[in-house]
Amino acid sequence: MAKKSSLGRQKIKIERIQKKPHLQVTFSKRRVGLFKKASELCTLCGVEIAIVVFSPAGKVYSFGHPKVDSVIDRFLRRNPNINSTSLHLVEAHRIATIPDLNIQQTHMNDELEAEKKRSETLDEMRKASQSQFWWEAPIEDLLLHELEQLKDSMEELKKTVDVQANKLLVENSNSMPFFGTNNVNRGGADYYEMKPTPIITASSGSSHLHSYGYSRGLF
Amino acid sequence: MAKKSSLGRQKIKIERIQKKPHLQVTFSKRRVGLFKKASELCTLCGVEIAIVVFSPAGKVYSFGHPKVDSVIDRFLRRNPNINSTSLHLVEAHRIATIPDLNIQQTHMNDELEAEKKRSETLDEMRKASQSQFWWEAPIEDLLLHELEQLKDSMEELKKTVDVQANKLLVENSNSMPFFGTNNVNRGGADYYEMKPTPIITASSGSSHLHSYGYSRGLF
DNA sequence: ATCTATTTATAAGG
DNA sequence: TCCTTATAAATAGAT
Repeated sequence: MAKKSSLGRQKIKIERIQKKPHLQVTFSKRRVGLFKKASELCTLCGVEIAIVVFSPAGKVYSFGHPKVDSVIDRFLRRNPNINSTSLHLVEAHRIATIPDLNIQQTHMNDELEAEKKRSETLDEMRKASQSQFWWEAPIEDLLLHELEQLKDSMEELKKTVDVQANKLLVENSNSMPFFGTNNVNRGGADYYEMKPTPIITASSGSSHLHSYGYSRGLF
Repeated sequence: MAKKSSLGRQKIKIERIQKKPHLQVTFSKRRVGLFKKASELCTLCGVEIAIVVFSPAGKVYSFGHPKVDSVIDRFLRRNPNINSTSLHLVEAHRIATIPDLNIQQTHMNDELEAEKKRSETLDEMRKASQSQFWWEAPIEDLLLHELEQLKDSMEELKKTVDVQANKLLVENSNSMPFFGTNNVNRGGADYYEMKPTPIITASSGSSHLHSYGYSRGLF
């Protein structure tokens, strides 16, 4: 009886595991543990979560509730930041070629109001016919949400493109290397919190503009 | 001394917590725990992770190593599937309010050519100034790439929206009592309908106004 | 936010 | 990968 068949769990230092096989085992165990925690958090609190992990071997593991894609999508739309840069830049680029952007935006206010009203009316209907796939959900669900986001992000979008364009101009004229931007890394990881996107105070598009002072705007 | 100052941790069932304040507390604790686990997994195994959580209150919390955006981007590139569907739908919605999509598309061909040329010119410059962050990559890289993709996906986009819209129409015409009741509604037609809106039509260049027959299709 | 008593996760070793 | 064991770590409930 005195013989311990195992030392049991030992304390480890949180640092890169060097031995490959050991790393593999630890990765597996902890990945499962992580996903389980996420799952519990979903169930307990009814929240949406997406987790994406690239294994040392390059494999992708993901967890999502209700779906990885839907959560990521929601995240991207909410943060029209760099990630979707490629998409947004192009989008903005194309938008920039559209003559009446400002009118588009104005118009969007009306649409938003209309959508809101309509959404209320349609609210009951939603629960009735639950679609199996999120992307097949009644298009209304998306539109209201999207319109809000879209309007919010429009200004951001403009800025982004403008900044990028200015960079480009600078680069073109004297091949300056890029300088770092407002990105702070805390301990190598990237934590982030964000308040709910404020709903479009109708008139104040510029209240949250962190003046980049773009002299030659695209819009 | 015999008095226990606490019962200690109690076992709980993993099910939706009903009491709001309790839920809030649990969410906070477990979110921190989850992110810590993720952080450890990163350090121990040197993997890339992104976590996105939408709180019950609608706040967004995210964790990422090395960056949320970079991981998500990597994921998206790897899974170029439905992901941006909703984005596309909305985008399409907006696009649809633009009278001369076809012209836009034609125009895009020109843009594509222009970008290509420009890209070549700038090619050497790129290597000179390697940017530290992927998302700071020269805008040209993105634009050329994206423009090509965008052009390709444009047709697909049209189809998608068209299909969705038709679905919606069918649904609506069937048995939706509420649909007729909204006075803002145009006799059961969905708001998603993409007729040219007066404001746009009126203000956009008048040379190509109503010449594109939005017969039943959206474009 | 802090404190325990307890549950849960997991390191090491088959 | 799965199992076992002993222990480290997370956390429910209360303050």
